[in-house]
Amino acid sequence: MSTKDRILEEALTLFAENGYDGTGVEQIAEKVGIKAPSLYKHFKGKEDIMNALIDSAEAHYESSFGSSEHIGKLPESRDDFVRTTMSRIAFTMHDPMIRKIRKFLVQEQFRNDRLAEITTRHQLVGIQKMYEKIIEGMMKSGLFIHDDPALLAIELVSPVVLWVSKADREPQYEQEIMDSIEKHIRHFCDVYMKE
Amino acid sequence: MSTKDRILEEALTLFAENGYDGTGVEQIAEKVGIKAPSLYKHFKGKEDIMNALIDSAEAHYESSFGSSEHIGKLPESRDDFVRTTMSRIAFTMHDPMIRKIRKFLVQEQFRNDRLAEITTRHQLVGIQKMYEKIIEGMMKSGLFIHDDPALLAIELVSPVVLWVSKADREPQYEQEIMDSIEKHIRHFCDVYMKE
DNA sequence: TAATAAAGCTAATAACTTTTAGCTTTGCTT
DNA sequence: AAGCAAAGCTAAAAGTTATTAGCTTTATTA
Repeated sequence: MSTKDRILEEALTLFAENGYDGTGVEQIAEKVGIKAPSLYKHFKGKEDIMNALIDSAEAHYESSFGSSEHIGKLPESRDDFVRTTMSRIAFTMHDPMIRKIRKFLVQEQFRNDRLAEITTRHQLVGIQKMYEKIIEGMMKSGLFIHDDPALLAIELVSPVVLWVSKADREPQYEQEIMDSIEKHIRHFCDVYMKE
Repeated sequence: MSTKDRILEEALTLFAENGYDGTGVEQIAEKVGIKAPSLYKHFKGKEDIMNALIDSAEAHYESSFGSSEHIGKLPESRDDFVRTTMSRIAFTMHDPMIRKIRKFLVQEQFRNDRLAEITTRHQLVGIQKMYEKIIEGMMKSGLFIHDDPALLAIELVSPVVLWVSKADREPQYEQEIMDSIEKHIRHFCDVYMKE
């Protein structure tokens, strides 16, 4: 990996852990294995590192949730729906890159308008849009009762987002959190699935 | 108001806006109308200001959501439930003190275990516990269908928490957000209320 | 009113941070 | 192998920040 990419990688790790203002360029350089002034051969300054970081986070997000290809084929039963949803959540929760981006965004969301907008998009729009499509498809195939798919996606995703953010700050409760999430999803199926 | 309290007040405002690391003791002092070294007549240091701030935020929270007295009498109809819930949300969303505490916590939640625990309590436990009781009471009086009150409280409160946090970072969408929240609550009633 | 404690101020320290200047090494191209 | 650009280094400037020391003002109390 190029030094430029290594800088972004280590900067993200540190920003996620200690925030932008809590991280020094010297710390970033040290983790990369160079001296602080060498950073300036790759970036104009600290702010520039963060902006490049946001760009790369956007790209990573786009490739994870952007296109509808990532839906795969629609679940064909209640158990299938619970299983695929849980595994998607487990992945989102554990994937180191996604986790760091989440922790970074939540801390820096008030820094400027761009970060505010991205935070909303990641937290509220992204996975919800995806589940809107899944639920809509499953309504058509008769598994879900007929209702507004956008609203149902919100009901499904919101508690999950809050629990995942709890797991980010208190990882010791991860197991209980996963149990709560599964309970919620099964309850969601009880309410909105046919039979 | 005492200088000590004014320091806490202005510190909270600044921490909510720019984060702990993004705020200088000089800025706090300036807002209070004194010079930075005078702060040290009231607090041991910057960290000490934050700890006192957390204590006072805890007290404020406890007085707002701690006891069950704040529930008042149970809603007696669907419209009553929607109205009282919406007004509680509007208050939580707009009250300057609560808003600042929320913004402060969300930014500093990873700083230490205490802040992590408090953030969870404020975000997940607080209002949910309150609605658990309300919903339980309304189940007994026959307005809600019989189900697990804790689970229903989560379904009700989670989307609201996410929308309020969106309003914190993008206040320009406040009206749309309130509309979405009301839509969600009415949908919640459609699903879980009798008739 | 005199004595004393609380709360303010100025000046300065000490540590830290970001960034620049200028030099050296590394590695690629011709 | 010579030339050259990219990427590293050291040294240091320039700025900021939290905190301390010591003095002065304000307010309280006896």
